[in-house]
Amino acid sequence: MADGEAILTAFAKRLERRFPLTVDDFQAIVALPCSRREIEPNQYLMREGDRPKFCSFLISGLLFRHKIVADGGRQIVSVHTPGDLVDLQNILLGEADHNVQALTAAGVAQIPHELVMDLAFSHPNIGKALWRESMIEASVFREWVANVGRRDARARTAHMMCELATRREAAGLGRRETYELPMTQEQIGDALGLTAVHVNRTLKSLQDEGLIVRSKRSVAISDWERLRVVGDFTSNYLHLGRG
Amino acid sequence: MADGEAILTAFAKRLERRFPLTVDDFQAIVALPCSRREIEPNQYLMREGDRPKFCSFLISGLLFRHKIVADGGRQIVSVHTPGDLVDLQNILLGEADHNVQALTAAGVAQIPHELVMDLAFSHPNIGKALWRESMIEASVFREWVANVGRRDARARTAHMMCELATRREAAGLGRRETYELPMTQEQIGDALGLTAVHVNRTLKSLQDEGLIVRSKRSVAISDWERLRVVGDFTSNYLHLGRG
DNA sequence: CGAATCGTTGATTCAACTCAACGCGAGTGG
DNA sequence: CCACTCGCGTTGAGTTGAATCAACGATTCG
Repeated sequence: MADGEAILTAFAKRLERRFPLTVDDFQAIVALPCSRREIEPNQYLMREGDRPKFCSFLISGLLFRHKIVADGGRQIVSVHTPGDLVDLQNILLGEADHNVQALTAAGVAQIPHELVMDLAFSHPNIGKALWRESMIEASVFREWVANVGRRDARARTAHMMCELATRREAAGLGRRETYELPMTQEQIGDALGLTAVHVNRTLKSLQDEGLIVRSKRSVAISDWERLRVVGDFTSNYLHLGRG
Repeated sequence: MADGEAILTAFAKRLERRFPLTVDDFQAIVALPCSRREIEPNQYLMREGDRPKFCSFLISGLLFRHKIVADGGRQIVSVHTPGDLVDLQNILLGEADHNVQALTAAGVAQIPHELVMDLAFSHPNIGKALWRESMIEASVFREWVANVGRRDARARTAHMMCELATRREAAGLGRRETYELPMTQEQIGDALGLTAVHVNRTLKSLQDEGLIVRSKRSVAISDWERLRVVGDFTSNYLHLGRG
């Protein structure tokens, strides 16, 4: 575990953004054991019904979480960028209620549930950071309910572009104006409750109006402010500050 | 605070369903100070942008939480029945990202944030129960994303009927087969991402097929199993067991 | 009794879906 | 090296589920 320390330091810094940590808290995190795991594109990290024993911290690549409904339709409920904790909820929930799958090749660090739990209660700042992390995630889900429930295809799509850009930037992964998104149009549709065909048309219309620029499997935001307005996006629900 | 003890006992029992508590945990909860507050129908308990200082435990009546989007549309993101903790997330999030409003006349018990937080870390079982509570809530949000994103009006409506019935029953508020729901069709629409007119037609079609029976402002489930199938409902995401 | 709110129903429109065809680049194997 | 497939993006034509618009009925309440 040569680079384990670097990974755990990144993990500690992420938590530090959620709640102030002491030097002691930092040291306790860096002392955790963790095993690195590489995942291929489309591979499942977790399936509905599983009882995972580890918590996964995303190091590189993108993951997404999704549910399957009766008619075979798929709904993506979140997209994860490096620095995210992917399955914190299973610390306390037991049986997984959805799937986690790789969007691209990805690397995760896995930490045993019981160690994360022990840390949360032996070091309250860490506990608060982790709890806050899961509450922010819940806030994002609420916004997604509103997004698919009450915005049309244009606004919905613009909103997701803004959210992903903002989260990437907040995670220190580059400026929001030029980020790229390696999702297929079908995957974007499954995240937005639209069909791939309609996503294609919607993206085209956003491009024709000069809000975004597309190339292959990526999207770059060319007019942030107008995209933000079209997507009815404000970052308050991401709770990027410390409260 | 004559009946404060009874209320706090109910609160403790609710948490006990989420994670096993000791006698000491119970006593610590019952020793909390709490102030009761009565709310009129449609009154706001919290608004987006507020910084609440209390945690609200719903004693009687129904509350709902919602977001407003750019075009004025409203999306209800959850409906609360007695026994629910309505704004636990603001313990750690600071600024509210949505509104909480009364559906009917309601009574809540309010407990200061800092006392709930202290209890969570001085009594880890209580902390785990509270954390688990917020993770279950997040799971319900995920299911709602899938519901509004990938199910048609019939399934969506049936699903919500099943969920509310199941949660009511799990909270000990009566059998799921005969529960009643005092929401207007407009409110149901705002929870499902539909218009009131279409909710009216959808409910009518569910009734015509013998799945539900409507009277005034309420709905009774007459064929649970078929409604469950139509709504693609399973209770796994409610995590009713202890994990 | 009148006003307000909510539920009901019909007619019409529209946003998004479905179906289908074709383009295009990346592999891949003969 | 080319032909082939495969996955994905693109575009058009036609359909449909849900929205919109509008009117009217039922119930409650001051």
